[in-house]
Amino acid sequence: MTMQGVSDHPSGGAKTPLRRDSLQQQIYERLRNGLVSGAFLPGETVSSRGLAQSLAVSAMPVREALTRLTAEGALELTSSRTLRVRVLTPADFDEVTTIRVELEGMAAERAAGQVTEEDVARVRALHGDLTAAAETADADRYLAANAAFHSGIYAAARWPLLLSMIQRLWLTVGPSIRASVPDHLHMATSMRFHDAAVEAIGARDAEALRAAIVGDIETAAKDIRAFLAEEAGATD
Amino acid sequence: MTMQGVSDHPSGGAKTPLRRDSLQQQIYERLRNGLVSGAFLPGETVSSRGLAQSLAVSAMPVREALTRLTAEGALELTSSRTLRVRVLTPADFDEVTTIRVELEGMAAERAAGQVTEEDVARVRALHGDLTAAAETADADRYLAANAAFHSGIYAAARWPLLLSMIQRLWLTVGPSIRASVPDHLHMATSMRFHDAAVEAIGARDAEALRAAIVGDIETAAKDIRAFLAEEAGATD
DNA sequence: CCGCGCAAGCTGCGATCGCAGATCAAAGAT
DNA sequence: ATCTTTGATCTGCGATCGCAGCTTGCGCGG
Repeated sequence: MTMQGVSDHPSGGAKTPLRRDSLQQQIYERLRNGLVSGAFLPGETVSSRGLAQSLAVSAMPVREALTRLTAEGALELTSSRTLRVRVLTPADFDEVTTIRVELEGMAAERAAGQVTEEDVARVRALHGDLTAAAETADADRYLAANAAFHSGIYAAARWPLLLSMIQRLWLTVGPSIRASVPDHLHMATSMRFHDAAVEAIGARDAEALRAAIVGDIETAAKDIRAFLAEEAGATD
Repeated sequence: MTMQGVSDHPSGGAKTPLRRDSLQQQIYERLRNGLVSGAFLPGETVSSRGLAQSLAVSAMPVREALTRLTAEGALELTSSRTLRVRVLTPADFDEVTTIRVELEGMAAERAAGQVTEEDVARVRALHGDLTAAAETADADRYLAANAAFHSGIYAAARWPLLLSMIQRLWLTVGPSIRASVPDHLHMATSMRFHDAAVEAIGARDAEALRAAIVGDIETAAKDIRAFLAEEAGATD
């Protein structure tokens, strides 16, 4: 039951059940998508056999995908040999945020320096999706669109390693963002930075783009961090 | 035959064949150690069954370790379904180097701000090892000591995620460094930066430590990049 | 003696089975 | 009724087998 809504990769066709590269790769991408898009909450338990059954494959490729996610810090292995979505402490979250500012700032700056017209058009389209999602106030849809928007910008930097490292960080913070977003619904203030980012990338203004991205990250982080601290305060 | 010299984890006892956490974790760490310490060259082919046999385990845990390394960009899958150590293009190398400067600079700066006396002592000891290795001009030993020295500094920042991201980058560049180091033997000029780093960390001087680390990275990168460009020029 | 072709051997990947721990629930003892 | 204990059933992990591609080398035809 936990895997609902993790299905749609924006690219793929409609009904394709599962087939393209290796199974474990597809499963990994699905799960990553779900982690970023809010399909999982921190602390939620995940089992390889359970996932395998709901995906109608054997436990093997699921295991390898989960192993990767665990190694990347998105999942964690409890003392009772149970796998669950990692629960970030406020300190963990601060660390991720600091690195995100550095890496995503770098990607934004570099992207602004070499965007093509196509890149700009693509980012504008993603911005449209994001705006539409924000208006419906559908948290999951908003989170997915937000991730796509940011990745769309960073992709213009054409530094695949940097992009993959950024996406790893999103993997870690995704569930915590998901947990905190229904509270404050900071979408409105966040959209201000998104608008600025679109304008900056259109103008090829590296400094403005970096500022917009960093502002977006830090503004959202402030709310999320407060949520995590409060949650950690409660005995839970 | 390819696994010679990857054996000794500095911590473990002598004869311990393989036992502690999960097998795949141990194998992963061994391989990572080997990649950073110069046991592998770019383009070198690696097979899961072959490794499994030389480690006297089944192919399963080796596969998962290799999968992880592939996902992290240390290995790559050729069109003929063969796994080999990734070959970096000069552009790849530039990307890694830029990110390294940013991340390792950040780690150095933060480390200087909160080193304990024990940290300083530990780094000094590692510096001793490194100096000794440089004097013997044993490339592999030097590379291993160099990695330990840098990690020792970054560990003082006490940001595990940052450390793991840095180590992932080392994984990627390790073999290329190994391929180029016998040429120029830049150990001498590199040791200048290492000396400066030890002094800076002792003085808790964040700016000086960052400068030493960044200088070390960029100076070495200049030589390595030239080597890669030359190698790419040759038809190979 | 040279060149083509087929088969045996590699490769990674997926499925299935078995094992050791840990949890949880139901049954038995006080 | 409450506490204890035990077994059924989870968990992740390792081993083994089978499959589909690709590479390689031996043997056959020219």
